[in-house]
Amino acid sequence: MHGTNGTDSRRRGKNGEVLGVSINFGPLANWVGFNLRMAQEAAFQAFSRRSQEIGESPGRFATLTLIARNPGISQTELSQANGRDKSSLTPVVEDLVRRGLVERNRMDSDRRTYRLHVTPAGKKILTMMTRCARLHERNLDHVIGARDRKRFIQILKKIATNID
Amino acid sequence: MHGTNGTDSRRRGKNGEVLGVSINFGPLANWVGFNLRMAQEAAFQAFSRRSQEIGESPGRFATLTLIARNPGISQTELSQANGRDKSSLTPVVEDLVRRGLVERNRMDSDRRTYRLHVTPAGKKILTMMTRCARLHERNLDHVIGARDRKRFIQILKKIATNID
DNA sequence: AGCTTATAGTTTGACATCAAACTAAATGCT
DNA sequence: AGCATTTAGTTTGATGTCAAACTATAAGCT
Repeated sequence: MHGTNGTDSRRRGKNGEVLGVSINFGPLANWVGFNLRMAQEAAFQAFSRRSQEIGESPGRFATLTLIARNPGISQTELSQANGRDKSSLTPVVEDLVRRGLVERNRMDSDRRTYRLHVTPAGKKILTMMTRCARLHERNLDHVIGARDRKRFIQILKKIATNID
Repeated sequence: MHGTNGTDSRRRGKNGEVLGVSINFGPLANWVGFNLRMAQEAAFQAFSRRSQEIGESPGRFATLTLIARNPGISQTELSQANGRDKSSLTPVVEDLVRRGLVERNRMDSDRRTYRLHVTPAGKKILTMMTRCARLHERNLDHVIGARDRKRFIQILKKIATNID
């Protein structure tokens, strides 16, 4: 039979003959939205694997950094800085508190809001996470190239803040 | 207990409200991974809103385009081109078939694999979706700037293909 | 003070996604 | 031929996310 094996990504006709055509992306190839998603997905997967090595969820990282850098931040402020809905944060903060990495106190002047702080134990974990993230960043830098890095980040920031 | 003493680095009024909305992002500010996620999230949300206007899910768009551009593509090839796991595709293709936008036939030479085609009805929907996506792209282009666009996409592609 | 509106955080329900286990079909080996 | 391995697609279970409904507090008005 016409051998079809997994290392051959070429398209084949109805009788299995090689067409020699790879995937046609059409307009997707030149569109920012699609390529942004593909890049983010690939980078996230790579970081996910790295995080697993130190037994952490990739999502914890930005959260813990933001609390450490902004002691007393509220959950709503945190969710905005982190680009996630506040309701997504509830189980994350719960987990960080349960593990003793974050402390959570009601504010005296407004009993609705919490103020978050990273504990010493949390700082230790954060140091490990940061080291892990730096390796990931070095990897990304290598792919992007030093020359374009700064401009690339600027553009990402512009998209995040100016879209819509 | 931390309470309301000097563990909060941010300036607050006498009732505790934050005066300056000045989040300190620490190392996140200069890291590609974080900014990539924030940009992708913002762009996706914007496209999501736009898709809703024509009553479509944003995820359907790339899928339908890829089928249209690669008639007879299999679900596994499609999932790879689309950067998603093949199992994520099952309900999507099911939905497209149910709505008569995509046709799905077993391949003669390999009864395991399907060959996907966009129907005339699917092509009509795709035209609408493409128009919608073009508006979104124009918006993104405006934010990015014509000068950097090409290079920016090149970098995104490099990340998607070369990471890890 | 009393009523109305706004805000911080949680709960709930709906999705999208991945990874692993699974089924059915094809291929390879002997 | 017979059995092991690989492959295409589905199912299942876990996770992360959003949006809307909810609670409890707080702030604004009159």
